[in-house]
Amino acid sequence: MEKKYIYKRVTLNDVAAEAGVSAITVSRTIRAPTMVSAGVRKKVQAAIDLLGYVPDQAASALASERTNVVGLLVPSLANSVFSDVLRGVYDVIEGSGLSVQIGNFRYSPSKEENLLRTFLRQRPAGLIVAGIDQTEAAHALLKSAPCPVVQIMDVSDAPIDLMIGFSHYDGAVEGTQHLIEEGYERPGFLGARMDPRSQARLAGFTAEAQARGVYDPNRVITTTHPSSVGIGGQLLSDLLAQAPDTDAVFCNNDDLAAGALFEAERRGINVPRDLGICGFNDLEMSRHLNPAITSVATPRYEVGAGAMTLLRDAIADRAAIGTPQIRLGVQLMKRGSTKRG
Amino acid sequence: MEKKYIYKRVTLNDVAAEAGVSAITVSRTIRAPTMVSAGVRKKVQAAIDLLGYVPDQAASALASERTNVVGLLVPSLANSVFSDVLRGVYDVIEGSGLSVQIGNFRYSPSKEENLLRTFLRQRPAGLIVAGIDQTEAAHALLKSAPCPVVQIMDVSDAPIDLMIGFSHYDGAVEGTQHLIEEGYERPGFLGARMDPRSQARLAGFTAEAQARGVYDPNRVITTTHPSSVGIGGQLLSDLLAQAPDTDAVFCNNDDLAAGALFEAERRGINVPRDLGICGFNDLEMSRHLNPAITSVATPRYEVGAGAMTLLRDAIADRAAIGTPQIRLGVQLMKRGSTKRG
DNA sequence: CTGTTAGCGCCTTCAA
DNA sequence: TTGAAGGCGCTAACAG
Repeated sequence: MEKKYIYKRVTLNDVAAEAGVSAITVSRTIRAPTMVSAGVRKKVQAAIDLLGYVPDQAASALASERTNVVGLLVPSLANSVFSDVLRGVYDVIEGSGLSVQIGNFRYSPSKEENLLRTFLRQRPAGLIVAGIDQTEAAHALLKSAPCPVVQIMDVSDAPIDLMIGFSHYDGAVEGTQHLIEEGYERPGFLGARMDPRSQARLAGFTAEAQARGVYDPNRVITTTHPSSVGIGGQLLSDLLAQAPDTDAVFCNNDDLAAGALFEAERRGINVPRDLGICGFNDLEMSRHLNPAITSVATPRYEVGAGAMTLLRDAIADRAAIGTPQIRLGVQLMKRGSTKRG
Repeated sequence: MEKKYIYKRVTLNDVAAEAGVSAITVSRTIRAPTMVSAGVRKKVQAAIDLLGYVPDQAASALASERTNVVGLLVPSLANSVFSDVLRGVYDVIEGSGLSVQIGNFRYSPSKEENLLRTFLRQRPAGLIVAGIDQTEAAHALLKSAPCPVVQIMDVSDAPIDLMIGFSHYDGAVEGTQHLIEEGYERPGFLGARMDPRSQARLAGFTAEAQARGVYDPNRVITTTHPSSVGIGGQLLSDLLAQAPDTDAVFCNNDDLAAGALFEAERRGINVPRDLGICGFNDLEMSRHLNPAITSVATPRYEVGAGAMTLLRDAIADRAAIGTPQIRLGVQLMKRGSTKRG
């Protein structure tokens, strides 16, 4: 690395000298323009443009005890759900002057706690955390955090602060209901990873199947492995080995659903005639499969964008009017034909 | 937000007092342990653990003119390629004390330049940038950046600094060659987005098809829309409308390939007998489709992990031994049966 | 509305 | 190997 270029750093004082005012006035012009008279503001702005001044975030953070960094705590970077959320976050953050720092806690509650502690030491402007199932310690840390906190991807009656998500339980109920109403009588459940939100989906499936009198624990197949198309095929195989007369599956997500569909194809099982499949998330792929599969559409992008919007407003002290807990809906995308249709 | 908890910030001085040494000694214990005697080191470490000291990054950055932030510039957050790279980056960064700041320049060279300028002002510890096709200005900025720079996802003879990627051109040549060797005689190309790396794949396809005497510009269908499964189907439709006797397609990526496969199914076209399909990237899904499709596997995770490793070592001044330009291979994953097989 | 003063927590430089 | 002094660039708290 023989690259060595000295950036002639332009500071507040340089701008102040150029504009003929004091440094603090320049600072205010940037942070709170309304506190500065229009004439001065114009002069300062001209000096800023002329010199190409860019504020030093480190100095600002040190002096003000606050950063412009939003911490984003996610359990995994491997799944497509997260990338949609991230996209929403970044779309909203654009031009806000905020930046994101991602922490991947790998589904480990203790790692989540540690990341949280580290983040909090850096005086984040805000925090976005996935889920509502933090440890007691993490919950306490978040509760007393000196910045707004948004819980995402789920809903609960006891939010820490802000919240935006949807009900995994309700989504699973809807999907299961759909299968039953389409005429399937022996629905099963395929689940991988089985994190708390997957558990909620299983609970929704179970409740609905029981309510309809079609629940059979032998038709519930789960694994703690991460989800994948391949695993979906395997789980279906396991299910059919264990309960061959199963005529429908509610899948924890669309990767599993696609895998189940491909496996059914391979086995010559007619979908949807002999096997109904309902997925979860409604990935783009799902509506192009043959047959396209029904799926519960989840507002992943909206969760990311909404979380960042809540945070941006809270940071700007324009706390959202009304309840800052947003429950987004899920939408059943019906695609499979009716059973034996 | 009535949450107001004052963190009793633990500083270097607190640790110093606890350990009975001066603040600077604590600082050195953390940054350069070898400069401190073993006995003192142990005492200081004990004090750090006892008080739960976490260094203040802002103060550190201000005083030292350097941060522990690595800037990561990507053209998009929407595609799955990026999430694999990100996963690699985060796996390696763990425990290094570095953190990542993502900049999404949305395939806009001017936005890339601006992000670069903003990043550089914040004294990044390093920079990872996607591609080799920066504007002249961006190239100059990177060339003179006061930190290591890694270009990723592509290879070239004129790296700015460090580099890790693979040849999109060669990958496309391999895929095209495969189709031809399997007996297909009228191969086409489907491409979306058509960013520089997509263009390189098209160039590879074109060169190989021409070399084999089977190139026909009417069989090249591209769009600047983002890639998706749906677009893959559309592109195949367009191709077949324009050149109905096309008997194979090399697809710019696996999303398009899956879409093409589904569209072929819908039209009753037998794959692979009447239409050969080769994708690019080898997403997990591709080996579970029916029929599974051949794809050019790209080391996306390895690029992310490798880039972060190069950077980590360069930052620690243990510059990699030998060439810091790494060309990773791609691997053709043959899955379709032979034509008319 | 504008300026002065002081200091955020750490690291660089120099001295011991 | 350890310490003392000073300042990085900015902003909080006052004053005018």
